[in-house]
Amino acid sequence: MSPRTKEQNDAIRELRMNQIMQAAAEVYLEKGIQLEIREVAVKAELGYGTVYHYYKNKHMLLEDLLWDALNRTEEAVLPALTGDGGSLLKAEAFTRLLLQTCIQELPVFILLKTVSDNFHHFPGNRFSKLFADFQERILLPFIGVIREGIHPQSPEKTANLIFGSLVGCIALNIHHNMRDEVDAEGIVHMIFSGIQPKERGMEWSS
Amino acid sequence: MSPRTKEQNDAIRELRMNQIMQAAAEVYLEKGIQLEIREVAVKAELGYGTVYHYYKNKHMLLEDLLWDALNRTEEAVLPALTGDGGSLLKAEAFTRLLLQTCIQELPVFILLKTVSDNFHHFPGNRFSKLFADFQERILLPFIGVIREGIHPQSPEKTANLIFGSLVGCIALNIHHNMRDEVDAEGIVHMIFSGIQPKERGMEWSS
Amino acid sequence: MSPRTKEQNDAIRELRMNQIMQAAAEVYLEKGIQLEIREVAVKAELGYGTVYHYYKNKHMLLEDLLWDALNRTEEAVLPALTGDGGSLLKAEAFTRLLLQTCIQELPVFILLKTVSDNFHHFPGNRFSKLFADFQERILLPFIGVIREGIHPQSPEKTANLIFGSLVGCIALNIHHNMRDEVDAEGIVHMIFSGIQPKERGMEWSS
Amino acid sequence: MSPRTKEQNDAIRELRMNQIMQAAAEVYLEKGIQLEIREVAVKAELGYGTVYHYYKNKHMLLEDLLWDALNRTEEAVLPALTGDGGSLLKAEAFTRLLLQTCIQELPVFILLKTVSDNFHHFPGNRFSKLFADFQERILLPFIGVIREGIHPQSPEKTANLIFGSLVGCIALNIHHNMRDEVDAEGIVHMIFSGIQPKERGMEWSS
DNA sequence: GATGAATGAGACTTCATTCAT
DNA sequence: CATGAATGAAGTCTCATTCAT
Repeated sequence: MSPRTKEQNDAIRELRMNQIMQAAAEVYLEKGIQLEIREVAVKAELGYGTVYHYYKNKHMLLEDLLWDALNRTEEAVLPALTGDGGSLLKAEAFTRLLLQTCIQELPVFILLKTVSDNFHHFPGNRFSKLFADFQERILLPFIGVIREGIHPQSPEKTANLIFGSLVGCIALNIHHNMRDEVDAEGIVHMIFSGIQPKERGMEWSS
Repeated sequence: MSPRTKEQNDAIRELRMNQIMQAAAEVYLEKGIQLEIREVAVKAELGYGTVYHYYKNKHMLLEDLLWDALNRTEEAVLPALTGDGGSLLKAEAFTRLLLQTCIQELPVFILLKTVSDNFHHFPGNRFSKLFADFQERILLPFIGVIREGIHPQSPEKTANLIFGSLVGCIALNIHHNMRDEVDAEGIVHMIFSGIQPKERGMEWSS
Repeated sequence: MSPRTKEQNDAIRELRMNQIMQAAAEVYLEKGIQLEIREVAVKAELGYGTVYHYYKNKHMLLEDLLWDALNRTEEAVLPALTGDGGSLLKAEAFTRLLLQTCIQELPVFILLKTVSDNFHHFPGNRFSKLFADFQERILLPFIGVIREGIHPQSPEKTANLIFGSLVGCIALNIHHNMRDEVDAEGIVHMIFSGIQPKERGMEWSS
Repeated sequence: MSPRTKEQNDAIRELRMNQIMQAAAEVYLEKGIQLEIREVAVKAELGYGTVYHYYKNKHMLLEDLLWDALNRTEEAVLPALTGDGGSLLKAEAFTRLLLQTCIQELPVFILLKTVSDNFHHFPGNRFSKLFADFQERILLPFIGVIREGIHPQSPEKTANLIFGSLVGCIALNIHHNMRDEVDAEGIVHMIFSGIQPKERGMEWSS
């Protein structure tokens, strides 16, 4: 019936789904959970029936978006965990990579924010599996690094502090449309070194 | 002439509006912008028609909630600005007060989070006035303190870092239902002193 | 209990009910059946609970308004029916009186318009009695006059034509806020004499 | 690419919108401004979601109905304006066409009545443009005809009289469910020739 | 008698989703 | 595969009405 080969169809499928997820991420950034499938379709330059052709419903789409983001996140921070160097350096590298990935890939930012907010505007708890996976694949390794060399007693608390700060700072920047000028290094520096007075006459020494 | 005096009616109005705002804050925390007036009414133990008796619509209610929170926020941080002591101490005190107020008063937390998210799920821009006021009454004074004694060159950036971290950390805690055990002091300490390794051999001394 | 005598109370009652009906007529003119009791109360300068103190519900109020108007209408046109003179003159006088009363008393206009529109926006048929009375007390006498000396075969049709024209013209004028300058005589003249060319130089010859 | 062509979709849209407007006109006749979208949907034999698929809200639907009616009205009376013959004949022809169109096409009647009532139950003044257009396209040409050969001094007043009478008579007839037996010729005759006694002895000759 | 707080039935409207083409 | 017409469940909001004071 179809003049296309299976491979061609799969390629189209792949293409369309990415198109839609990308669009969904952009719309989600603006509207949050209130995003409408119609808007996603418009932004993806597709008919809105088409979105339903690929995703059974809104939540499937968001779920796919987040799982995909989880994979990308894991990939992105891997280097920080496998490299050698002191725990503090590893933790810093991890934080830096997380930040940079957030800025470059909207879905990753959305994932982090959503986890941080404990999925509070998602109905039901269809995301507990996702959260568990996030804990296992992203947070626990990070906690491990912290336990190892920074805060053996309560690494979870420290991880939460870092994670919360990071997400808070990046959200502030992204939502105020300052995405292109986020000072990732400044954020990392603040998190790890704190707020230190820079006196006027000392500028050159910084 | 009047069966209830004007004063009595005003007292009732005041009472009901607070009742409703308190309920709205609780529901908002759970559902975000998707809160339903019906739920607010139930939580406030009022008929839902009553909510509409006081608020023309959902957005008016949220607007009032946020303006009210702004007033409370201003009041709460005032001591930090007027007291004497070095800028660093002032900034710390300011941050600490902001945090504590967030934890104690839900509406204040909601305000801070909403400002941080740049009102991204509110339709239209009916909140630009609120944002402007927030900047003028809360953020600018804080920026002033930072400029004075911490970071004369780019106090705004530093203020954003602190504000973002603070909101991020508190959100993480509150959304994960750890509201009662938020370690405000730990957050302040991290923000101002950074992440410092506590070595194993020191555990006993902590 | 009450320091007022029964007479005083009755006087207040009478006063209030007129106040309310007058207000209702004005609001009805603007909003039609969509009038709100609250608006009536505001226009009558009374609390809206007070309106319900006198009228069990919206429809009772309108019903009272229309019955009252029917009485006034009957009274107003009586002279035209009882006087002597030819049928044509009587019919003209009747029409003129109807018109003049409409202009002076809003409720009468509302009654005529409502009858003309067959109560089409009133729910149910609680007004069939009113309509029957209107027919009997206003329309039939008028039809009688017409049958007598103008149109013995189908006086109803002629009465309808006159009545329709009259209500249509007056409605046009009143709804376009030209109430104070309605040319009653012009309308009567048109109805009875028709449209006749008045050429520029020929005016005297008409 | 498209499963239905754009042309097919446009045809469906056109069809549905007419279906809905027709239904709306019928319901409006019964209920006036209080018409419910649900009733319109039922009468159009469509789901009520479908009505909203085509019209953002009730007022948009009515607005479209009236604009459409304005176009039809203009078309209908055109012959009276362009034909030759004396002004009086033209005016009569115009009036007759207006009447006939009213009877045949409900939306036209609704337009005329609504204009006559100055849109008094429509909220806001979203209809001022429509009214202006009505004046320009329907009323002014008619006034022109009257000025030309009937009433050079105050053609507006005469036009108003005719228009008011016409709308009043037709409304009386239509609202009393006598739509099928409206004596258009009788109305035109009355408007232009007035009320003239037909004496008993003359019956056979009429 | 006078009032406005309180209420919920019922209308309005949105938007996720289905389905025919 | 691709699309937009069609739909109704579920929310929003209005406003007539009741009732305590």
